[in-house]
Amino acid sequence: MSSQASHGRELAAAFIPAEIEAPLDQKWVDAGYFTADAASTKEPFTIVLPPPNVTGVLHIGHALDQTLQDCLSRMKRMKGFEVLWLPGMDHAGIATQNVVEKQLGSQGKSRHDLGREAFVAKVWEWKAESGGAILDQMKRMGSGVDWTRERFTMDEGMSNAVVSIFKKMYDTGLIYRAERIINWCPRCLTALSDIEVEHSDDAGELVSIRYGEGDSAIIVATTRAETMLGDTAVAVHPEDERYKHLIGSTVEVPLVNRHISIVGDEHVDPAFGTGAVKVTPAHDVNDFEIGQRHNLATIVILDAEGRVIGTNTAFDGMDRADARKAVVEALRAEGRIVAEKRPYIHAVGHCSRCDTTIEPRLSKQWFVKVAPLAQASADAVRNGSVKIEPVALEPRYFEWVDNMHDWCISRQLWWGHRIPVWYGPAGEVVVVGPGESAPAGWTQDPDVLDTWFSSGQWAFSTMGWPDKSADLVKFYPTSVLVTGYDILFFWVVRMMMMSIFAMDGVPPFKTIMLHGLVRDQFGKKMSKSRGNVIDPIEFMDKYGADALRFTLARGANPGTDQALAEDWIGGSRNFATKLWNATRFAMMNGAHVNGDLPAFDSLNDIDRWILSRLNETVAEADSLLESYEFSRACELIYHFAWDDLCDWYLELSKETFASADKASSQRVLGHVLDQLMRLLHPVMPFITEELWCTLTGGESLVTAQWPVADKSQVDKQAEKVVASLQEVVTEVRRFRNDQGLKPSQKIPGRFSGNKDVVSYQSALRSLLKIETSDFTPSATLEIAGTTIELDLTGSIDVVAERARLEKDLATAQKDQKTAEVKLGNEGFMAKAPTEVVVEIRERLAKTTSEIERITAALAALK
RNA sequence: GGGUGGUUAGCUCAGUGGUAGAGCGCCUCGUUUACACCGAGGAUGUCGGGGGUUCGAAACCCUCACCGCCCA
Repeated sequence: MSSQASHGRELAAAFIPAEIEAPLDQKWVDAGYFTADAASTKEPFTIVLPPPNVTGVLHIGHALDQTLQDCLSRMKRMKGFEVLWLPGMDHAGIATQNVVEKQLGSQGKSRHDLGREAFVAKVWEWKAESGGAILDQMKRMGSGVDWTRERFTMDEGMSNAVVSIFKKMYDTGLIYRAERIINWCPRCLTALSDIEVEHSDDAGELVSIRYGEGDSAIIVATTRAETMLGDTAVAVHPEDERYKHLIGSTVEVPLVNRHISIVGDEHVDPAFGTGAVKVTPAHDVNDFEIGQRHNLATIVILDAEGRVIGTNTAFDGMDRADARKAVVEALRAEGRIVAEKRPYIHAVGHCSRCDTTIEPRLSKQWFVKVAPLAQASADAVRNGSVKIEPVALEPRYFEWVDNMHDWCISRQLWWGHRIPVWYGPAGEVVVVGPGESAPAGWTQDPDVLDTWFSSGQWAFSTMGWPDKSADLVKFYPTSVLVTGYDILFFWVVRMMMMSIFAMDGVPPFKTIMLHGLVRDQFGKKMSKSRGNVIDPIEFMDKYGADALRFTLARGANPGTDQALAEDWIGGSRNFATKLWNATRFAMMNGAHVNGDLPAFDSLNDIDRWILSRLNETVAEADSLLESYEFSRACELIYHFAWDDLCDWYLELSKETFASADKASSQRVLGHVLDQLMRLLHPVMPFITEELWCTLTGGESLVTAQWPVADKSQVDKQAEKVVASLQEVVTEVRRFRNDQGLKPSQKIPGRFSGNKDVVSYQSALRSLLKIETSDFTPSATLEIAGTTIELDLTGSIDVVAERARLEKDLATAQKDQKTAEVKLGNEGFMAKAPTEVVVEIRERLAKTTSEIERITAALAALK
C-alpha cells in the first residue's frame, strides 16, 4: 500500500453499489449542494422537472428523463453555474379522481354519496397518505433536485396563480364560453381536450343506408348508424354531377320519418363512399361545422352516459352500442341496408384515462382562444429565441402550433382548480380573482380546469408568479426543458403559450431538448399486457443506480427511441466494477493527486499518450454533452476508460510501477483518474463520488470543477509511439494464438529495429510473456518497423503460420489494389483533395511493403 | 388521406462524401498477484431493391418495397 495516499482510505475489494449509493445521496442533500441561491452572482442554469402525476410511480421513462436532467444540471454546477433544478408534482385531475373513486367504489360508494366537499377532502387525504411515492424513488436515482423548492400544482401559490391567469386571459378575451362539439367520456362524465383522446384502429362496421325512394333516393354510409336518429341533413359536394339536381330538395330519414334537406358543401369528399354523407350536427365535429354553415338544427339523441334519449322511438333508453345494432336491424327490416362491411377497421377515439370510446357531444364549455398564443409560440421557435433539439423534430412542433383548435379547459370533475367564474341571478357572469369575492347569492361554476391549464404554468408559477419574486428574476426563463417527444403537444406547447402570455412574451425555456421512449430489447413498446416492462427500482436494486443511469444515457440519441435489455444494464454495472477495480489497482500502485503534474516534456511516451488521450476525450465529451449527444459522450468516455486507460495504459505501465522510476507515472495516473471521475460524474454520480473522494481526499465531486481540456497536452508523436506498441502487442498475440501457445507460456525472444518500440521492450516482454535468454530463432515477425525474433522451442506450426500469413497477404493485396485503382484514376488524381491523394499513396506504399514482407516470410516457411 | 422517421453484423443501434463500427450475443484459449462483473484471439455485413449525381456514395437526389410514429 502506497504511503502517498493522503487520506488513509482504502477501497473495498468488491464493488457493491447498494453499499455506497444511499449514504451518498443523503450526504449531498444534507450538505445542501442542490439548494439554489437566488442571491448568487453566478450565471443561472435552470431546469424545471416535468411534474409527474401525484398518482405516479417511477417508470423507466421517468428514469431516462431524470438521468438526462441530472446529468446536465450536475455538469453545469461543476462548470460554476448557479443551478436550480425544481421538482414537484401534478395533481392529475382525472387520474387522481379515478383512483379515489375506485377506492370508494370498493366500499360500495360513489363520490356523489360523499358530496363535493367531502370528496375533495378525501382526495387530499389520499394524497397525504399514498401520493407522491415517485419523489422518494427519485432520491434512489440520485436526482439532484432542490427539495426546498418542491411544488404541487394544487398548492396555495399555484392555485393563486391559476386564478390570476384565468382572470387575465378572460379580461383579454382569450377565454370564452361556448356551445361546441367536444370530446365526451361517457364513463368519466366529463369533457376532454383533443390531446386527452387517443385514437386506435378498431374493428367497427360501415353500413350504407338508403334514404328516400326512387329517383330522389340517396345512399349514405356510416360507422355510427344510431346517429341517424339525429340527422338534420344529407350533404353532397356542390359540384358532384350525381347529386347536383338533388341539392335543395328534401329526403325522409327512415325510422324517425323526419324530412331533412340535401345541402351542397365543399367539405364533402365526392370520392369517399357514395359521395353523400348524413349530417348529425349534435354528435360529430365535421357535421357540426356543416350545420353551422347551413343553419341546420341540432338534435341531441344521446345523454351524458351515452344512452339514446328523446327520439320517441323504441331505441330510447338503449346504450349507444345496443342502439347501433338495433337501428341496423330495424333498417334492414325496412330493406334500407344497401351494403354492410364488417369488420370495418377505422380510427376510433378513446379516453386516455379509462379507454372508453369517446362520444362527440354538443355542450357548453369554457375554451381558450389559442390562435394568438399559438402564433406567438410558433414565432418563438421560428425566430430562434427557443431552440428545439434535435432540430429534426421542429416540423412536428409546427404541425401542431400552426393547426391548433381552441382548447376546451372545463372539466366536469371535482378534483382540480375550480373555475373562478360566478353567475348572478340574472345570468350575470363575473370572474373572481385572488382576494376578491362574488356578490352574495351568486353561484360558482361547478366545473374545474383541465390539469394542463395549471401544469402549463409550471415554468413561472413555481417560482412565485404573479409576484416578481427573487427566484423568478434570477431563474426565469429556464435554460432547457428536457422531456419526451410524446408530450411535446400535451405539455410543452401549453407551457409555451401560458408563459409567453404571463411573462410578457418571454418564452419559458431557451432550449427544448426532446428524447425518445424507452422500449424493450426488441424495440417494442413496454406494456403490462406484453409483460415486457422494466421496473427501474428493481434494476437499480440489482445493478445499482449508476448502471441504470449509464445504460439510459448511453442509449439516448437525440429525439429517438431506445431499446433496453437487462443484459445491457448488467454491462454498465460491469463498467462500474471495472472503474472500481482500476482505481483500487491504481491506488495500490501509489496513484495520487498531490502536487503539480510533472513537466509534460519530462514524461515517458506512455504517460504523455494517456494525457493526450485524456485531453482529447475531455474536449470531445464536453462538446457532445453541451449539444445533448448523451449517447456519443458516454460511448467516448467508456472507451477511453476501458480501452485506453485499463487495457493499455495500466497494462503497459505495470513494469514502470514495479520499478524504482515510477514517481511521475503515479502522479499522472492519479491525475487521469481524477479527471475521468469528474467527467463521468454527471452520468454516474455515485461510484465516481466514492472513488474520487477516496483517491483525492476531496469533499465532493458535486461541487468540484469540471475538467477543461489542455491542448498543450495533446501529443500526436506519443500517440504514434503507443500505436506502434499496440500493433506489436496485438500482432504477436495473434501469432501466439495461431500457434496454439497458452497465454501464460513464456518463450524466448528479442526485439530490434524501431527504436521507439525497442525502448519499451521490458513492458512488451511482460505483456507478451517473452523472456530474454540465448536462443535460435524459429520465427521472425516484422511489425511496425520492428523485428521480433522468437524461439518456439523447436518447430513452429507451419500450417497455422501459413494460414495466418496468407490471410494477411490477401488483406494487403486487396488494400493495395484499391489504392492502385484510385491512383490510376485520372478523375481522382485531378479532383480529389491533396491530403486524400497523399493518404492513398501512403497506403499503397505500406501495403506494397507488407506484401513483400509477407511473401518473403511465406517463402522462408518452406 | 396528410405529415414524419426508419430499413447497416444474430439482436439493439451509431456512423451526413475518402479502406464498414459499438454494446450484447456467438466460437477458441486462459485460475498472468486490479478485475472471470475478467483478459487474449476469432467469425459474421453485395449498409432494403433499382436508377442517378460524383474522381469517389451507407451517407446526396429520384423511384419502388416494407416497417413505425404523429395527426385526421
